[in-house]
Amino acid sequence: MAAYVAAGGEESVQRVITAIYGVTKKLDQWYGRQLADLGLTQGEWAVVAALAKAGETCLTPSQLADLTNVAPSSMTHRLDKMAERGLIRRSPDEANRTRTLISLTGDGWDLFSEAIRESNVVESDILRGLSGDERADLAGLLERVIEQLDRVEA
Amino acid sequence: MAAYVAAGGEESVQRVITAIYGVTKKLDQWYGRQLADLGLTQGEWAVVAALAKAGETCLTPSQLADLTNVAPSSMTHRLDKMAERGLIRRSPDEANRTRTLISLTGDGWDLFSEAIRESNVVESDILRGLSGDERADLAGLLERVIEQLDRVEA
DNA sequence: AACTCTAAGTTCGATTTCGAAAGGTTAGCA
DNA sequence: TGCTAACCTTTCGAAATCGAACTTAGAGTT
Repeated sequence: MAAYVAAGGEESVQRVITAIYGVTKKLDQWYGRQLADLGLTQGEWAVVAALAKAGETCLTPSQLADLTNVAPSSMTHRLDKMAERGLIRRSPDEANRTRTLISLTGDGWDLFSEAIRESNVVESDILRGLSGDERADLAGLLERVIEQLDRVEA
Repeated sequence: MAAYVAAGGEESVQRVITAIYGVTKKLDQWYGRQLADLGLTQGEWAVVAALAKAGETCLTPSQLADLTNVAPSSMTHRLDKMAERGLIRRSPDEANRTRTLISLTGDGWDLFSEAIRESNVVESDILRGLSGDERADLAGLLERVIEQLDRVEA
C-alpha cells in the first residue's frame, strides 16, 4: 500500500475499486446460487432477462452481447445451447438479412415467469440495507464514474 | 422492465445493479489497456500488486486466490506461468510444509516499479470526477452492500 | 503411538471466454 | 452498374477458469 501512495496513487481510489470488485464478486455468487435451481447460468439468465425486458421487440445477437458484456462470438455459443434447449429462437430479419433476430420461445417465457414467480431472482434482498435515497445516491455516483471512464476512453 | 416491477422487483435495485456491472466492465477494459504494454493480464497484475502491497511478508497461493477472486486451482496455473517468466518465486514454508510461500523476484519488483513509474496503473484517472467526500460516500455505500450480501449468505 | 479430520496445493477434464479471420449482406458513391 | 467500405454473425483455435478428486502435511483425540 505504501508503494502505491508513494507512487501517486490515492488510497480513496483503492478503497472504491476494492469495494466495486467485492460487490461484483458477491453479486455473482448470489446470482449463481439463485439460478442453480433453474439450471441456468448467469449468462443464460442475462439473455432471458434482456429478452423479457425487451418484450415484443426482438434483439440481435450483437445487442445481447453488448447488454450482457460478452464478445459476440461468445454469444453465438451461448445462443446455440439455449436454442438447443428450446429457450430461444433464431429467425432471419427480412428487412436486413445480415441480422438474426432472437426471441424467447414459450418455454423461455415460462422459465422467466417461473424464476420471477418463485422470487428466485427478485433482487430486492440485495439492497435491503439501503434507503431509497441512498440507492439513488449510489446509482448516481456509479453512473458518474461510468461517464468519467467513457471520457478517459475517448 | 414492466415484468420485473409487476413481479415485485424494484427499479432502483435494477438501476444500481446495472451501474455496478457497468463500472466493472469499464474498469476491466481500462486495466486491460493499461497493462497490455507490459505484457501483463489483469489477473497477473492483481498478483503482482497484492504481493507488492504485502511488502516483505510472503503470501500463500490460497491468500492470493482470495485476494484476486479466483479459485485456488486457477491460481496454481497463473503462478506457474508467472514463475516460468521469472516474476515470482515459490518457496516452501518451513514452519508448515503444507504451505507454499510466494514472493516477488527482482524482476517482479522491477515490473511493479515500472508499471507504477510509467503511471500505467495509477488509478487516479478513474475517479477524477468525484470529490473526496463523494468517494468516501461511494465506498461507504458499497461496503454496506457487501455487508448485506454477507448477511444474506449466512 | 494410531486414527481421524481438516487444510493446502496441485492435477485433471469440462466449460466458457476471447480474438482473429471468414463469409455473406448492406450502403455509399463514382 | 460496379466497387469499396462497413457491418453482422459465425467458425476456429487458444487461453483462462472452475469444480471435483487426489496427495501430502498438520492437529486433535483417544
